[in-house]
Amino acid sequence: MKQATIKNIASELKLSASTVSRALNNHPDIHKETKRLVNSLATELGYRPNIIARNLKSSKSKQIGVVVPEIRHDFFANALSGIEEVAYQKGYTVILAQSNEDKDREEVNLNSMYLHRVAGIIVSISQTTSDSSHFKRLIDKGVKMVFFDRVCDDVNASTVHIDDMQSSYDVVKYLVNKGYKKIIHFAGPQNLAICKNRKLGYEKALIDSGVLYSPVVIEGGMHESNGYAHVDKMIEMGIDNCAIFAVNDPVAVGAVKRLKELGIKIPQQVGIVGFSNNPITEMISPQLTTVEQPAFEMGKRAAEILIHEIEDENTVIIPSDIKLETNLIVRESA
Amino acid sequence: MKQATIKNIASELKLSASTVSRALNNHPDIHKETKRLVNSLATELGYRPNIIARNLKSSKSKQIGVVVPEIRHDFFANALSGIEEVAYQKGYTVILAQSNEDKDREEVNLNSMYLHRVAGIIVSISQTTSDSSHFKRLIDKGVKMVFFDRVCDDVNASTVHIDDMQSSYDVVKYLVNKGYKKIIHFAGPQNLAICKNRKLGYEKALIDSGVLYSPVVIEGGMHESNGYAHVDKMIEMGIDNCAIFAVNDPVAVGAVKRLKELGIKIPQQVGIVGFSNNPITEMISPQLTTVEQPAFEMGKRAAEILIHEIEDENTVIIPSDIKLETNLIVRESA
DNA sequence: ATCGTGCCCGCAAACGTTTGCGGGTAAAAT
DNA sequence: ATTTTACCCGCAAACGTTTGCGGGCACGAT
Repeated sequence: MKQATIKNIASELKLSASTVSRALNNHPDIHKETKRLVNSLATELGYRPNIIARNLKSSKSKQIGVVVPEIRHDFFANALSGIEEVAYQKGYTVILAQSNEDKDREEVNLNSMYLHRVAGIIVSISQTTSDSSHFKRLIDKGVKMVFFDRVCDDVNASTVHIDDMQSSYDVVKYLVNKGYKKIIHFAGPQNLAICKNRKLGYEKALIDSGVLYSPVVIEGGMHESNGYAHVDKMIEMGIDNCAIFAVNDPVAVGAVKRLKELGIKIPQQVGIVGFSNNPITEMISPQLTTVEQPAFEMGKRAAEILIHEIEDENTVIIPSDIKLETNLIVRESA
Repeated sequence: MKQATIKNIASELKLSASTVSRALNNHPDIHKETKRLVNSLATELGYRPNIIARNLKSSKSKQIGVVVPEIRHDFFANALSGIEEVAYQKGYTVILAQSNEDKDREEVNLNSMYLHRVAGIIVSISQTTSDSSHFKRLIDKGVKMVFFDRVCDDVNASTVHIDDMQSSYDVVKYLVNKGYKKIIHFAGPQNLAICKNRKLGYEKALIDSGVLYSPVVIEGGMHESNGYAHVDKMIEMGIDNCAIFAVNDPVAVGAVKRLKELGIKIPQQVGIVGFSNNPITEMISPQLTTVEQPAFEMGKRAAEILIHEIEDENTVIIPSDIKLETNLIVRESA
């Protein structure tokens, strides 16, 4: 009933532990016949190397940590899937935690991963994270870290994200050209770089288009409920022939819900564009025009970069800053 | 730059490693003043216990493994979120893998978790898993295991799931009472217990209702594309005043797509009911009638049971079989 | 007969903890 | 002054591996 260990095998075969270890690892010093013996007994006993012991000895591990705000968000679930995929291919395991958009929990999780001596960590930061000292502390201790999507721009680490500013610039340009009289932005929390950049892209596009009104921004969270509530604030300003550019799909979906309740026609009276291309955007009526954001691909790239940095011990790593292409998907809502 | 270890602290303070260890663990044998010294130096040096070493020594770990078919499926993402939540509260970390509905990969992942000496594993089995020897092997080695949703009924382990048969029975009864002339079941792969049970519930409800036709089952996968394709097969049999009971929401959504393309009115000409209450069901038009399945709750319960079994070393564990309540959500589609 | 040369293998230390046991020192009891 | 007692601390082994080093043996070369 006991676990099969190298020691067991060794004493059974009247060999030393070292010899058994070497035999199992196919070391040239060991006689072919000995290897055969060891291997056959090992399989017979169902021997599995104890990775814990191996990691302790080598003070390395093949685990990567992932901290995301909320697993159940479609975007993160897809990114996570991409990460797992790459990790699996390269022989790494993934240890997972969610911050629930809470900075303290993010920090606790990060520390826990450090305790577990993960080889590296992939992070998408929480909405409530305003300073980055907890990241810096770990990086200083030599933990490899890669940020994706919600990146942290004031730490020295690789990042994988989209060009939020350019993407939202394109959206707004598209809306202007479509002839909407006024374009309103439902923005997210401005401490998140992605939200800030989307807002900047919105403003820049308006200026470059030479519109005669000043930008109209309603700021709030990134949930459906926020979009739902924003519509009412917007109504007060008059909505005739306006278009909404929402910071993400849930906000857009919430807005659609409220607009439909109010009997406002989309896209005739109000146009609307989301961000992320969640599967839901294709299913609602009207189908939502949105920006395709390669979640799975993003996860894959983040994992590839991290593993690359882990395995290139020798060379000095210069953080890479990957920008992935987005794609405006025009559907019915604008 | 070196990691702070117990040994470091010990030599710095001219103490033995044992004393430092005991001091950090607040052992009564150690003088208060000594503890103070040790603790202050520890915090100063940023000492973090090496969990790897601790696990090796105690041959325990506070990690639980999770293997699900596909992370990106809403149901699993939510369940995972529930698991992570409980794990976090109880001080466990989650190591995650997906099988991609592939039995071999499921097995590889399971073994990898065993190598990492996880304290227990939570599994929802893949579509292509037809035998359970790989589960049994690990359980025989003493690995605690809990199945959820897609459970494995021929192994001796705890399970958390819904009463699929009863739930689908209720759905079909509802449809019969609504007056639909014929009710057709879009079934899933029959090697999955959940699919088999949903089909059984469908058949039993028809019999108990005394309908005059024999059950009509179209079997296939569990993806949107399957539902889409099934509609065409169904059309050949005549669809007038039929209702579709789909094995899950994606299949139902696929069917809706195809029905709309064909200009068939829902629910006037064809009614349709899904299963799971994915968020998407509320957003599409017509809104989908479906069965609410408590994904997050299911993950939580699974994690609770697993951790309970892990921590009750002494008592002999008798596998529990938890059935969670479902809820028929009536919307527009039937 | 001696030396060198491969070929196999074992010794022992190490990774960072934890822990049973035993030992030392001081103050308190005899 | 001696024994007890309580209080503090260290020794060493252990968890399961890996690995540098050294050593024994048989063989062919000298």
